[in-house]
Amino acid sequence: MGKMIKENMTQNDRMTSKAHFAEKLRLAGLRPTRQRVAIAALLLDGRHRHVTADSLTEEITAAGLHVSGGTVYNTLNQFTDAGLLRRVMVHNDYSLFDTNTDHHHHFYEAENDQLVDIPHDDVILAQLPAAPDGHEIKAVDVVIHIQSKNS
Amino acid sequence: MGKMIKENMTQNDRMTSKAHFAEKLRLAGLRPTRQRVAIAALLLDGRHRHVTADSLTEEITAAGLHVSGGTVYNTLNQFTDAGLLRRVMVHNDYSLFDTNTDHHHHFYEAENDQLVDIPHDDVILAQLPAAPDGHEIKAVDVVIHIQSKNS
DNA sequence: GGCTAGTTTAAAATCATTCTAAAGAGCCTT
DNA sequence: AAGGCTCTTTAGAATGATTTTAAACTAGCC
Repeated sequence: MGKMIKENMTQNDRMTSKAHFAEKLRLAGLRPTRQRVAIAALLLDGRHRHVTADSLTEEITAAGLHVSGGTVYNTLNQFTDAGLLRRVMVHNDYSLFDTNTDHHHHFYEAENDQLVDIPHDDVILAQLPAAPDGHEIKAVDVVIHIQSKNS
Repeated sequence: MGKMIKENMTQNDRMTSKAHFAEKLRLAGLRPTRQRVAIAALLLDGRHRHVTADSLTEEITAAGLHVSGGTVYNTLNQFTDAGLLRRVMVHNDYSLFDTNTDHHHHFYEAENDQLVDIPHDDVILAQLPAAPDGHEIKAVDVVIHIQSKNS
């Protein structure tokens, strides 16, 4: 019965099974420890959002769990290196991670430290420069800085 | 004679007079103190480059001067707020400033923490999304992450 | 069941940046 | 040129995010 439900899940469903996340971690080359599976269950369920080490720690606590600060940072970095998360650079105050690893861009409002996704096709780069000799392009990040009109 | 030379300077010449930088600072709304003029002479002479608080401190020392650490940071921030410098976001390790405030973009090679300017017209944004309600676009930053081909 | 390498932990360490309170310096007025 | 008022600079302390440490654990394998 539980098995039945699992087999009926589509890609759009929210994944909740521990085994599912453990497998995802294994595929990413990460040993599925208790804390990594717990964090994966929170961050890699398909919902697109932006988190910080701090906000993630709050979520973990809210879920009735505990993961040490060092591990939260390590996990965020490992997930990012493994391509499960994406780091977004908009300021130097603390690191921001995006659970959406698809190619997309961002609006950033410094005033309220607000980050908003820009739908995939809303930015069109008609021409890109060639990468310097011996180099290749790995990623193109576009950040559109915005401010409220009455500023 | 010194006056003659100064009057003959064109916009493309490297400006070196204290008075010139003092005036530039006044126009930017900054009181031209000894340390601000010294830093302006180093950073705002028309040469395009990228500096950090650390590299600037080295330059100041190399010039036989001394400016306290706090003032280096304050000055970098004030120049940026005044539009005399531009902050470039590529990582969270420390702040990078660009002496080129014209609209342009960057290549960034994380491997060697190398930042390279992209000429003005080499990036063409054919389509931009509208800013969210009540907001306007202040700046568009494009960072092209690159890596050496044999990685 | 027990090994072993990879992980987690709490706490200490690091490091860029900001803050503090006191001393100093532009600059306007006389 | 002196007085004075405010803005700056200073050295050093404080902050805060992130990394490191060394010891205690645990996932996966024989």
